[in-house]
This record gives sequence, C-alpha cells and structure tokens, in this order.
Amino acid sequence: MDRIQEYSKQIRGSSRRLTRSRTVVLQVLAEADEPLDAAAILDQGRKLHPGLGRISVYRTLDLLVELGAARLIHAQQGAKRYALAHTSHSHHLLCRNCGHMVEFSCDGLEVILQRVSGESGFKVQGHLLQLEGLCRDCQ
Amino acid sequence: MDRIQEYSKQIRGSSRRLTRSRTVVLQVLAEADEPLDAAAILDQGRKLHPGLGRISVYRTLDLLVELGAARLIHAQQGAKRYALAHTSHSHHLLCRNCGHMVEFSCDGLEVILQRVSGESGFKVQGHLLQLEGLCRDCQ
DNA sequence: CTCCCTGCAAACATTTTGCATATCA
DNA sequence: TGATATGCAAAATGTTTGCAGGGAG
Repeated sequence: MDRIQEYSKQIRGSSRRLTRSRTVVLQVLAEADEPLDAAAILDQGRKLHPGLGRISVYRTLDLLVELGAARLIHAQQGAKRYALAHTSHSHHLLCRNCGHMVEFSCDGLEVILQRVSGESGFKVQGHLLQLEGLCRDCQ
Repeated sequence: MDRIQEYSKQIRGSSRRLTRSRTVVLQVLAEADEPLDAAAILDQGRKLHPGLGRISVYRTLDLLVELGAARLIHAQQGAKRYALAHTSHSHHLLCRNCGHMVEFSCDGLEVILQRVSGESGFKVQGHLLQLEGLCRDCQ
C-alpha cells in the first residue's frame, strides 16, 4: 500500500519516529473499509504485531489526527471511530439504520465559513462536518 | 423564561411527563450562556433541586437531543457539552485558545447536502457541523 | 549513543445498568 | 390508579497516567 508510504513520510517529516506500532496502526486503517474504533484497531493491530499496546493505539491516533492524516468520526452512542483521510477534506455520512459509512468532500463549505467568520470575528481554522441519514438500501 | 415553557410543551407533546428533574435541566440550560457538560448541569441543577440524580441528567439530555430541543457539542478532549437549540439549526464555533463558544446558523448548507445526497444515494436526515478557530480576542 | 516511544498495570473519568420508590397525568 | 420516571449504588466502558525498558535515528 503506497498510501502508507505517504503517511510514513508525513510522520518522519514531523520529526517523529516511525515505529513498529505506528506502522501497524497505519496499516490497519489503510486496510479497513470503514472507520474503526480504538478497540477494533487494537484487535486488528495485534494480529500483525502481538505486542501492540492499547496506549500506542490511542497515541498514534492522536498523532495522525494532529497531522491531518486521519479523521475522528463521532458515531452512534458516542463511539469514536477513526479513518484515514483519503482526501484533504473528507467527511463522513452515516446510515442510521445499518451503520454504513460513506465519504464525501466538503466542497462548497467555504461560503459558509466566510459568512460565519465575518459575522463572529473568529478566524476559522478547522471544521467538523458529518451527515446522517439512510443509505440507498435502508430507505 | 418562556423558552422553557416552549420546551416543556414539546416534552408533554411527545407523551412524556414533565417532571421536576426535566424542568430543572431545562432551566439550567436556559440560564447558561455557554454549552455545559453533564457534570456542570448536575451541579447547577442540584442548587435548584438537591435531590437531582446524575442519571436523570443524562436521560433528560438524551431526551432533549432526541426532540431537537438541545444540541450535543463535541468540545475539546472529547468532552461532551450541551446547549439548548435556540434556533432550529444552530451550530457552534469553538475558540481553540480560550474555549469560548459562539452560535451560528448553517444557512447555505443545503447546497452541499443536495450534492452529497445525489452522489451517494443517501437520504440525508441530519447533520453535525462545528467550527474551530480563534475568537477575536485570542487572535 | 541519545532521546523518543513503548507497553503494562493501575488510576481515572464518564456513562449505564438493576431495582425499589416516588410522581406525574 | 397505573404507567413513567426517579435516584442510588455498583458495574461497565473508554481513556490516560507513571515509569522502567526498548528501539529508531
């Protein structure tokens, strides 16, 4: 997976070390077809690296989010799930019925950001956008 | 506070009972000038009704969110805060430095929702939008 | 060789059960 | 009155410390 290469470079470039644990977490996220929670990442990761520690998962996820390489998604019942950010501005759309998730871009959001920025005097630096609804199959 | 009256009606209208605990939670939220977390609501609520239970706070918050009367905000460090939804589509803008929060409307979002809806085949029913940045004073 | 990162266990904060009692309509 | 909601304590859940040892650069 060359995407892993890319994220690895990103970690190195931020004067962090590219360790076994971090690589494993990246690999698990890259192979996942849906956002995973910390527990799932730990489980999957231990298949690749039995010594993987719970804390390393949490710390790596924080790091990836900080670098913009991963995204935190607030799923149902307060669950936190993580997914690699395939595009620079990816967001998620969650099916309320089956829990399936789909990615989408937030093109067009700038208009709102500018308006809000003007109204509030804030310098807007980041945004969290998530949608919920019913997927094609569940409607 | 007539806003409380309004929300009270909403609770009654949903075939729920308007109890002391629920009224107190509503009152606390109505008097707050910023979103509060469950612990803060419990503290404040106990000043009005010493017997208030922790669980009633959680259950009432869930109820209010379900009715659309309150909004859940994902604040820093995974903290969950709640605020009454003053408008039908209110969202929050968080200052990364001082934690101050401001409300804004999501007018203009429909364009994105329609695009995403068309692209994904989902029937979009709800959205979560939060912004982060620096407030006027912290820039 | 040095410093950063790791992993364990225990601490921690937060939220949720089970159940008898109280209370709204 | 009768179903709903409450509140307590205890349990479950998810996340984070402190610190000795290990590994990347």
